[in-house]
Amino acid sequence: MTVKLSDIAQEAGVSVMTVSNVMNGKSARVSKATIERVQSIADRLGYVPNMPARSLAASRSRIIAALVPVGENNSLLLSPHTVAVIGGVEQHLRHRGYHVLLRGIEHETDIPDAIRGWSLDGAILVEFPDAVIDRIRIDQVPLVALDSYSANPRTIGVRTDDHRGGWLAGARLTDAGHRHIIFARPPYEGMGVVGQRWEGFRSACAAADASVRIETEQVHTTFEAGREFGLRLRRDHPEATAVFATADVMAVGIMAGIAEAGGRVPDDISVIGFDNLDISAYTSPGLTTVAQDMPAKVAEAARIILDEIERDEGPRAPVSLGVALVERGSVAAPRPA
Amino acid sequence: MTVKLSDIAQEAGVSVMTVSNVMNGKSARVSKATIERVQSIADRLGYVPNMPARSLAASRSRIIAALVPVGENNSLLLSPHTVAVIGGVEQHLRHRGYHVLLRGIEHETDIPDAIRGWSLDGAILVEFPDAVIDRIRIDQVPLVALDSYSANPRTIGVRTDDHRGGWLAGARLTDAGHRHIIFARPPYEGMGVVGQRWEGFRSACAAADASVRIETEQVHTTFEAGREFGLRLRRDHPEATAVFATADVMAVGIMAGIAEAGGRVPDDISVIGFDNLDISAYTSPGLTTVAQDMPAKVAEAARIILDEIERDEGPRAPVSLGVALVERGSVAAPRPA
DNA sequence: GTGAAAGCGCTAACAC
DNA sequence: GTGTTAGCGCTTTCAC
Repeated sequence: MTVKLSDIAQEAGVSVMTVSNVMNGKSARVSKATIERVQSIADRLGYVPNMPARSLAASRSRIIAALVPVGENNSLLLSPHTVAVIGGVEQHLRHRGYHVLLRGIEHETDIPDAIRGWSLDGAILVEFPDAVIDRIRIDQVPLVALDSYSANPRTIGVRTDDHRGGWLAGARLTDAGHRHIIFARPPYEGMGVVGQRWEGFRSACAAADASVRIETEQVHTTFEAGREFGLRLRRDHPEATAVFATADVMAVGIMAGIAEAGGRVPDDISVIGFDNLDISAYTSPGLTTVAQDMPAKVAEAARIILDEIERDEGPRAPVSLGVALVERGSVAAPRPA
Repeated sequence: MTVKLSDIAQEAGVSVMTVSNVMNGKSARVSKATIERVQSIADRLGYVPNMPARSLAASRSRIIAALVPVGENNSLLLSPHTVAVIGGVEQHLRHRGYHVLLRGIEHETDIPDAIRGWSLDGAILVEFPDAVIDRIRIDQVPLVALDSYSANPRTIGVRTDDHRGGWLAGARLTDAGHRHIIFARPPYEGMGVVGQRWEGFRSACAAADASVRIETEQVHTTFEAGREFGLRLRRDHPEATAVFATADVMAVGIMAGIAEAGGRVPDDISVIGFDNLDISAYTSPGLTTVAQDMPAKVAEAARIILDEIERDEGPRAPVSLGVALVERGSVAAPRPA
């Protein structure tokens, strides 16, 4: 059978409680000599704590869930961006002794059950629409909502400074001289992220020149949807000279569509994206884009949730992380009229 | 407090065991009337099973781990391909009532502890080198090794038919007339996957024409490494007319490097990849590549592990899934000599 | 600094 | 068909 605390206790001639205290690093309660003796026996026997038993007794599991919405095809909506976040968070949590339960959410009503059933210590809600976050009613368990602008006090938002990102894009294009720009954004978006980018973008354009004309197009956040838009761009918006797309996948698709229709980027049309995904370096020209500070985002999410769990700190303010413009060549001066 | 079995039992006027049987669908042991009564009370009270308690008592957790090697930077090695696998597996397992624990593995010695600690019902080992899989010594717990050719009888390999995939690539290039081809593969590869692709590729070339010349280049599986190779391709291999890269990311990088160095794909050099990632459709020309049947791979991995858990079937044979060539325009006849 | 008692919520095994 | 008994391996609480 597997080694348990009582096996070690017997061999060391101490009580189970003492062994438990040693294993949990409660060194204040045990003498140094005992600690070493117990530790060495545990190592020799190859003791591995039984997590379910620990969770049951302590009603905390050292598990943090990564909850991700599932799409229409019922599989996880894992964008490259989401993946980087989850992978990074797992690393931070693992080093602090926590585990990550990856769970797709079909109906938002599954969220509370998922959390209660496992006595989760916390959860990271990845890219849910703000409206869903708004409706969450769970106390006691720290909840970090990534990329959310929900005002729900039970959740802590961690996101990029999308407003400033939008502003950078707008400033870059207007500085280059563009006065007729397409804002390409996903349809049916209940997420504050896009709204923030829009506000920032619009202010930058307005600040540059009151006469800047912006047209909004609804384009899904996929390469294919972007490509289709790129194909009809010149026909539908003959006077536009630049596009700001709210996501790199879409922007890369738009560039492909433009090229396929015989246009040139950036000579005929400038394109600017958002996210700074790997793929934005794969195109030619490379995609000029607004970079999110992913490592910081991940570290913040992990730090906040661990602080809440271990220090039981009070409600925290949401966090917005820095952005930066990355030049790669898809933006130039507008073509002569 | 939270609702537990005894609350329901009391309200329904039955024993805890009866409620437990109802909640676990052991309908053979309970009368229909009781089932309905208990069920409705449970629903009304909002009962959620306590998983740690269940795991402790039953010594099975309904958790399956997805174990992933961590890289030098200590974060999860999540290639787009890996991500698709994990996301798909999660979906299958969730629908069968299981949960996925995502865990990065720094040292291979962590694998047994991870499994024992949580009373895991099974584990999926994602893209570990064959040598690591070979050394695993865990009984009782079903282990699926993705993309492994290890002969370890304690694990079940699920992978693509890499040999045939390599063969398809070789046949496509030689059929087009190429007689001097570069095989670009990752260095220090302890994985059978690459070896299989190589064998298949070589046989196809040999079958086509004994005079086909193959040169092997070691290139990391990244866009950047591919690009660097593409840049020096013409200088280092002036007579080569085609490249077979063992991964799409690398192939896309190679295409970018070739273009940057002033070459044209496919007019000067043909390129063929492996994986059929999304990005292989983003380039122009698109990347001709060997497609893996991802949905089948995922479904097989999930099916095998669940079968082993629930039906406790004996040792199973490894599974290889189909491949298909996807034409996108990066292969043409060799340039005139 | 150490230990004894009690119990976390559930299920396996068997009795009725 | 339903109930009883026992215990999974650990932590909490409180006594010494």
